Amino acid sequence: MRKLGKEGGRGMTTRNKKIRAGIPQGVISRLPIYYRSLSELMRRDVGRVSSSQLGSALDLTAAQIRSDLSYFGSFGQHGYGYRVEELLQHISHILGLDANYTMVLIGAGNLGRAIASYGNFRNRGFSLHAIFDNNPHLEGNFLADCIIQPISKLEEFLEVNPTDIAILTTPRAASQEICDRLVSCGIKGIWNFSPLHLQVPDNVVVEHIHLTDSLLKLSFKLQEQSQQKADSEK
Amino acid sequence: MRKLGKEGGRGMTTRNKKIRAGIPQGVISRLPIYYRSLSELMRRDVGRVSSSQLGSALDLTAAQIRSDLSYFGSFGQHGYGYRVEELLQHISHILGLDANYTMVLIGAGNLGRAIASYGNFRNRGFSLHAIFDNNPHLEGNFLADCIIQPISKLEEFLEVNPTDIAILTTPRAASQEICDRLVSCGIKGIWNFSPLHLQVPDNVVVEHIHLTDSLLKLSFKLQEQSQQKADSEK
DNA sequence: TAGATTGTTAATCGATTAACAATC
DNA sequence: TAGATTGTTAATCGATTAACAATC
Repeated sequence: MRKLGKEGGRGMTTRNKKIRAGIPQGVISRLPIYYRSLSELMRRDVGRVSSSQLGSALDLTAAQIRSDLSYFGSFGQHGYGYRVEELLQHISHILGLDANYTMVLIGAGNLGRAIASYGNFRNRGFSLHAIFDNNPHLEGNFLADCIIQPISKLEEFLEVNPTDIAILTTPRAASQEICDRLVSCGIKGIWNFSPLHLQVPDNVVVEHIHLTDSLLKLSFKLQEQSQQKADSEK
Repeated sequence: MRKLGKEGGRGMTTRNKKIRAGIPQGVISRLPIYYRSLSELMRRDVGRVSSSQLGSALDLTAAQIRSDLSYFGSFGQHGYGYRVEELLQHISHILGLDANYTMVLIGAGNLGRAIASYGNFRNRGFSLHAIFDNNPHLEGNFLADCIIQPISKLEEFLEVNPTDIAILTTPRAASQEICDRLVSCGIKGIWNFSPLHLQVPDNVVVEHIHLTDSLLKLSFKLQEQSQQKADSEK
C-alpha cells in the first residue's frame, strides 16, 4: 500500500508521514524533551531505545511517543526499537537545529545577564550578537562577548545585521513597544521573558517564559495536593 | 434548581462549581495568565471587564474563560461582566496566594543568582530563606539577603527550617541526587530549572522551566513558519 | 423594560490510548 | 522461526466552542 523511498538530505530514510497540516502544540512541546532524553542516552553510550523505555523515563505512554514521531516519518525498526543516534539526528533536523540563528538580547537586567551567559545555546547554533539596554550605566560594558548598546541603536543595528531571534527581558511596561519596533525591523521570532502577552502579527512567532506564572502554577498545585491529602485523611 | 448561598471566608460569594475532581492542566496554566491580566487592569484602574474583553486581550475565547472560571465558582454578574478587583481576589485565593511560602535555592550559578535577585516573588508571599552551592569560592557570599552555604548543610538546614519549595538550578548531572535529598527532607514542591525530567513520588509537585526546550520550540516554529511561507509562494 | 453578559449544556473538535497487523 | 516492537487505525477520552436560557 505504501511506498518505501529515500528522502533527500543527508541520507536519512523517511518512509511516510501523517499529512503535514500543522503539528499539534503538544507534539511540539514534547520534541525538545525527546531531544534532551536522546542526547543523554548518547552521552551514556546507549545505542538503542524502545518507545516504552523512553516513555517510562519521561512519564509518557509508548503509544504517544510513537504517535508523535509518526507526524514526521518512521524512524524505528520493527521488533528492535530506535537507534539512538539516528533518532536524535532526525529530531535535531525536525527542530531546525541544522540552521544557525542569530539573536539579540534586549534588557540586560538580572535575567538578561543570566541568559546571555547561559552557554547551552551557542553550541546548538544560537549565537547572540548584540545586547541592548537603556540604562546608561551599562552602556559600553561587555557581556557574553557583546558590548551593551543603548536601545536607541536597535533599528540601526538590525538593519545592518540580519537577526532571527530577539530575546526580550525588558520590564513589562516597555515590552510591547520594543516588540513592535522589533517586528517592524523584520524580526521573526521572539523569546519573551517579560510578563506580558505580546501582540504580534501572524507571521511572527513568540515563545514565552513567564517565571511568575510558573511559580503561581506551583503554588496552585501545592495547595491542590495538600487539599487532597486533607480530604483523604477525613 | 441551584441554591444561592454565601461561602465562608472574607465574604466572597460563590454559588456553584463544577465537581472538583482534578482541574485540567490547561485551566491551571491559564489561571496565572488571568491573574496577570487582571493585575494589569487594576493598575490601570479599570473596574470592570467582560469575558470577551479579557479574551481578546489574551487571544482566548470568551467561552473558554467563563468555562475555566466555572471550575471554581461563579464570580461574574449577568449582563455586566466581572468586577476586576473581586475576580482578582478570587483568582489570587484559588492560586493559593494568601499562603506564605518559604523557599530555598540550590545552585548559585548565573541562573540561580538571577532568580534569587528577581524581586517579583517576595511581594506575593514567596520568601527565599537560604541558598546552597557546592562551589567553595561562593561559600559565605551574600546573595539576596542570604549567605551561600555548602550543599552538605542542606539536610541540617531543612530540619530546623520548615521549607515549602526548593528552586533547583543545579547542573544536570547533580539534579536528581539533590532532588532525592530534598524529597527525603520533606520538600513538597520543586521549581526545576535543570534540564532533566525529575523522578519524584506522587505527593511531590514539580513545576519546571527548561530554557533550552523553550528555545528549541521557537526554532521549530520559526522553521514551520518559513516552510509555510515558502509553500504559499509556490 | 431592553440590552448585555453570564454560567452551563450539548455539540464539536482534537488528542491520547489501546490494540494489532506488519515486519525486522 | 519465535519474539519483540514498530507504525497506524479505531476507540476513547477530554477539552474547547457554540449556543442559549437565566438574569442582572
